[in-house]
Amino acid sequence: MDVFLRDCPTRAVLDLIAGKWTMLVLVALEDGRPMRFAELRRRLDGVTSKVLTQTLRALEREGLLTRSVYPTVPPRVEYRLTRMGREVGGLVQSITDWSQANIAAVQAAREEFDGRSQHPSPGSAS
Amino acid sequence: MDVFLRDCPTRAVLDLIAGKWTMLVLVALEDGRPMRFAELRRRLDGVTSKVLTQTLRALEREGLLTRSVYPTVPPRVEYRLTRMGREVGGLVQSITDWSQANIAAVQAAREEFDGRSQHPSPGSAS
DNA sequence: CGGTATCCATCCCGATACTG
DNA sequence: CAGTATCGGGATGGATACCG
Repeated sequence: MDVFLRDCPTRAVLDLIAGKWTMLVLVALEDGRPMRFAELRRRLDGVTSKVLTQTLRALEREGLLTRSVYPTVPPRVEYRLTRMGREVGGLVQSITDWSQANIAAVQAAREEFDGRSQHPSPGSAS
Repeated sequence: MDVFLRDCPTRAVLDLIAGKWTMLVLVALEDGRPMRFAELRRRLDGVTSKVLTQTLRALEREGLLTRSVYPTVPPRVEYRLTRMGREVGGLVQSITDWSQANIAAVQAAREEFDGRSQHPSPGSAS
């Protein structure tokens, strides 16, 4: 049982989270409140129906969320995290929280790194 | 400052973490012990030199790790997390820990989901 | 409303070979 | 040892159109 091994099943969980929208879905639903499809799509700025569906299906398959269909007209579909999903969601949220708190330092590091990359040689300037 | 917005800079951090090998690098270095290039490559089963280099450069650029070159023969290069890197590394590790603890339940959910997908109709079985 | 179907760009990643 | 160079494939994600 070692995440670092190529075929360790735990890697599948990391691969799932690595999806472009997965973390945002988990955070959006982390408070336990169910959300409808269109509501999620509006919240996740830039996501398309197709990709959102793929993301939700993948999370449902891993047992992290449930999909409830109410056969009304118009149809109503709600998504909510399972207990496992809320656990992972909380952990992911701590990462997004960190990002928001430290984004300035990250951006500063980025600019300094990019600046250094341009120097042909440090002593050549006047 | 909203991660859900398409152009929010905090999204860059999520995109970084979404890299296939990023989380594993962070976990490998999370205890603060520096590691050499070859040591990391051995630890991350399946990674190639090129991709490992890309991953490390990206993390360095965001200010999450430092690269130290000792001009000896043969060359010695050490990577270690910065304070910010250790912070994120700790959060990421909590996710890998969760994966290891819950992988059985995840696999069970996966099999049940895949099973259900095959039923043409639930009542047709003998 | 809540999706699918189809097509397509892209880009990440991997294999291989080579260098200081 | 610690990379870089080059090439290429395959999956992921996006745009558009359409359906129950």
